Amino acid sequence: MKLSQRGEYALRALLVLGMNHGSGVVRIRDIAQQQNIPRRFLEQILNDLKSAGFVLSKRGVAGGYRLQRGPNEISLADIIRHLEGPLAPVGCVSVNYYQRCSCPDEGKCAIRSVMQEVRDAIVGVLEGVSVAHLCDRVRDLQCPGEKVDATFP
Amino acid sequence: MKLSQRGEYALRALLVLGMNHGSGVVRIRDIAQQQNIPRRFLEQILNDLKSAGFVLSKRGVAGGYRLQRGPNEISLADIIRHLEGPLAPVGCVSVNYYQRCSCPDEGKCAIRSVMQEVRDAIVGVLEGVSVAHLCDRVRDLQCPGEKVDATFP
DNA sequence: ACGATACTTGACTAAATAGGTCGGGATTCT
DNA sequence: AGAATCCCGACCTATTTAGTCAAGTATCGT
Repeated sequence: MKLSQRGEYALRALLVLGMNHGSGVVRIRDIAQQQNIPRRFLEQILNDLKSAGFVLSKRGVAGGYRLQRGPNEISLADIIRHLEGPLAPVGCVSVNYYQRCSCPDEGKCAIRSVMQEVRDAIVGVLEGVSVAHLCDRVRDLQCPGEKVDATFP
Repeated sequence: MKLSQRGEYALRALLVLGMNHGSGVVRIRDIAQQQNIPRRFLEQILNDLKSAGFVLSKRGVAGGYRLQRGPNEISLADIIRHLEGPLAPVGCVSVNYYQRCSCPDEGKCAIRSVMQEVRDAIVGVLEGVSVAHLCDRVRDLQCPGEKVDATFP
């Protein structure tokens, strides 16, 4: 799996929307500025995310975007699959984008068996992380001195 | 990490050379036929593998290729890194091909921290598999009824 | 109603990458 | 010498990537 520029922008945009979930819509321009993404390009990307059902849009003066589902219902695996296609390094081990390869017997292909493990490793990470998790990480990383058990100071 | 056709061909070729390690050289044409790889393209690939130090060649009538080092000294990670560049999904988490990305502070980038995990997962698999391992798998997969403990029948 | 603001849609472009092909040269064995 | 084999650089076409742009449509505040 290789993340393109487009894919990275999309994740960053979704992260922003995740952070603002529940407080109305966010304008393209704001996302673009905050994340340093070319505005026109981001328009295209958000449009794509919209038709894929990840986000909703509102037009007009107070318009903008917001997440369609809850941040914890969107896994990075889903997002990246939609943006970049297969997570697997080769088509013949992809579950969602399977493509037969040229080796005579897939069941006996040693390379395939390794790539299968790679795929499982990638998917294992990406299925386990949602936009909500991403937001949590942002908060964790922003506050270096944070103490989880600091209920009694 | 995405494996290109070229990369897959290279792995298949190295696998053949691994299987024939110790029994002289193998001709391009034989590899190409056996693995169904366009011959001219394979020439190019083997040439590349040669200048990278993975294989040696012998010219002339009884010429061909063989592995330069032992099959257990060549990991898939090394090979793929040379052929495809970074194993990591984004440059900013690549150890061997690091490239700074556009986010303000890498240390606080949530996406990066996830991609770091993905990279580690990929590398974990690929570093652990050598050409020798690949050959073992071929043998295992070829003999379905094989019993490891069949010392006393 | 109207203008400003924002999203929408589709076309367009330049540069890079992928997946090859080709011709001819250099070595080596017999 | 001649055949077999690798060697090397140039070349080609199609696809993908990373954007840009113009004109259109919906919405809100006044």
